[in-house]
Order: sequence, then C-alpha cells, then structure tokens
Amino acid sequence: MNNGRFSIAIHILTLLARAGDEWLSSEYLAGSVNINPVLVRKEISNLRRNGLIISKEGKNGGSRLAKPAEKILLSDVYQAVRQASLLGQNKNNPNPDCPVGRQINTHLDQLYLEAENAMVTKLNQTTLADFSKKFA
Amino acid sequence: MNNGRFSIAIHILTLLARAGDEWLSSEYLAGSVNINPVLVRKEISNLRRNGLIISKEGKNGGSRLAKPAEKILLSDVYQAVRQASLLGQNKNNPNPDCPVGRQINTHLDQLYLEAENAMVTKLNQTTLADFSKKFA
DNA sequence: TGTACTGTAATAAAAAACATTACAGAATGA
DNA sequence: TCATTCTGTAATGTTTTTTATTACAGTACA
Repeated sequence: MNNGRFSIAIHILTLLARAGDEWLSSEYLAGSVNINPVLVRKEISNLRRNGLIISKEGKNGGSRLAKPAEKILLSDVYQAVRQASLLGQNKNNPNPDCPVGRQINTHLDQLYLEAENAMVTKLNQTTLADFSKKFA
Repeated sequence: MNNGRFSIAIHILTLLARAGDEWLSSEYLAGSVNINPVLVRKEISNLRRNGLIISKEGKNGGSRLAKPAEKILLSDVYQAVRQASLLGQNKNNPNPDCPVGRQINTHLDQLYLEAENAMVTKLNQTTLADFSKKFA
C-alpha cells in the first residue's frame, strides 16, 4: 500500500483540514509528522500537482487545502501517492522458458489491480473531513 | 501489499499446484521465479509454517501442496506472507505534543485494517486452483 | 531590503530487500 | 555404508529504496 508516503500525505492533509484557511509552513507540518521539512515539501509538491492543496511562496506563506475537506476522498490521496510511486513496478524477471514464469506477471498484475480496486472502493467511502473529525 | 514476497509465494504455489503430487526442489522453483534458491527455501519455510505446503528432506526431496489447490485461497497466501512481514510496522514517530501527531497512528492503523480487509475479501474469492488454471 | 517562506537539486546516510556462501543434517539407493 | 542430492538455516555481502541533510535560488511581505 506504500504505507510511508500515504501516511505522510494523510497526516499533512489532516493538519491542513483542521487549520481551515490558515497557511501552514512546511516547517510546522514537518514538526508534527516528525520528518524532514524537505520531504514534506516534496509531498506537498505532489499533492499540489494533484489539485488537493495550494501553496503560497514567500513570507507568511505555506499551504492549505485547495477545496473543502468534505470534497477530498481518501482515495484521491491514495491515487496521488500511488501515481508518483507505482509507475514501473514489476521488478521481477521470471524465467521466460517456463510456462508459469512466462505468464505470471500478467496474471499477477491483473490480480493486484482487482485487489487494489477493492481497497480503493473502500477508501472511496471516507472523506478527509470524516477522517479529521476523529481528532479531539 | 508487500508485493515482492506475495508474488514469490504465489509463483511457487502455482508451480506446485501444476505439479500435482511431484516433489519440486527449491533449485527448480528458483529457476522459474529467477531468484536465489535460499530465498525460495525461506518462503517455503514460511508457507510450510502456515500449513500450505509440505516438504521432504534428503535425496529426491522437495515440496508439494499440503492440500488440494481448490482448498487454498489467495487470501491464505496473503495472510501467510503478511504475518511474517507486517509485525512491527509503524516506523513513524509523530510528535506527541501535537493533537494530530499524538493520535494519528491509531487512526491510520484502523484505516489500513479496513482497507486491507476490503482487499482480503477480494482475495478470498479466488482459489489457487482458479489462479493456476489461467496458465496454458 | 531584510526576513521568512517555498521549490528543487545534489548528496549522504540509513534501512530494507535480495543474493551469496557455507555448511550441518536428512533421506535415498547403489 | 557412504556418496549423492536434497532441505534448513546462519552469516555475510551487495544492491536498491527510502529518508535525511545541505545548499541555494526565487518569491512575497512589511
């Protein structure tokens, strides 16, 4: 599930959801996630590319949600993180002389897609607003 | 989804499913998967622990399915691989002084569990026999 | 025009995955 | 019985991936 990146993205977005129209700095976000600010900026860059947040440069700058938390699905977050990281998966090179080895990647890809779809359908049922309501 | 291990496990099991009551050596299996035999033996060791295959030591030894492929669900394979690798996940240490950081792991764990369940439910619908029928 | 930010590249360090070597022990069968 | 062919596993090395750090140009504000 690409746990690491997804966790960071959700964490960032939850903080932004709770901050409303405030601009939060990458330094501040990094402080809560407890990772390096540059990593946060990279993930922000990705989330921005995917239309989930907007950023303001310069003094008093930072990031905020691009749209209401009610309109952001956790599956949107998943897709954003997945896109950037899942391209060019299949690292394994099974033996092409074996009837199983020759075909297995095709069948595995299909299986993974189906399994992933089931997961995404689930993530599709929760908005960022729902998720961030869980915090006191 | 712990892609690598799962792929290897499915590959091995598919080969065993097609081999019927023959004992296949780790060397042979490794040849089709195209990885080191020791890795295969490690995965076999895990699958055996989970009751999916049995092995025979010594000359003419090897491995075979512990039960008919019809009775092995892909979710069984997933669970076997997951167990061995997912223990002690949560590597991130969010800031405990932040209301979000303090609670996020709990909520993320729950979310992952739900998402994973959706996936497992899907994997639950395919047997190893179904999967291996796909090969010519 | 100094200060506080973002954006991004380049590099380094740490962690995880994977490969290799080595060897003890088990079963077989000549 | 003993050479052979396997498994099982530990120890170690290599490669890949992830994460962290440093550095600095550019932007906006006051």
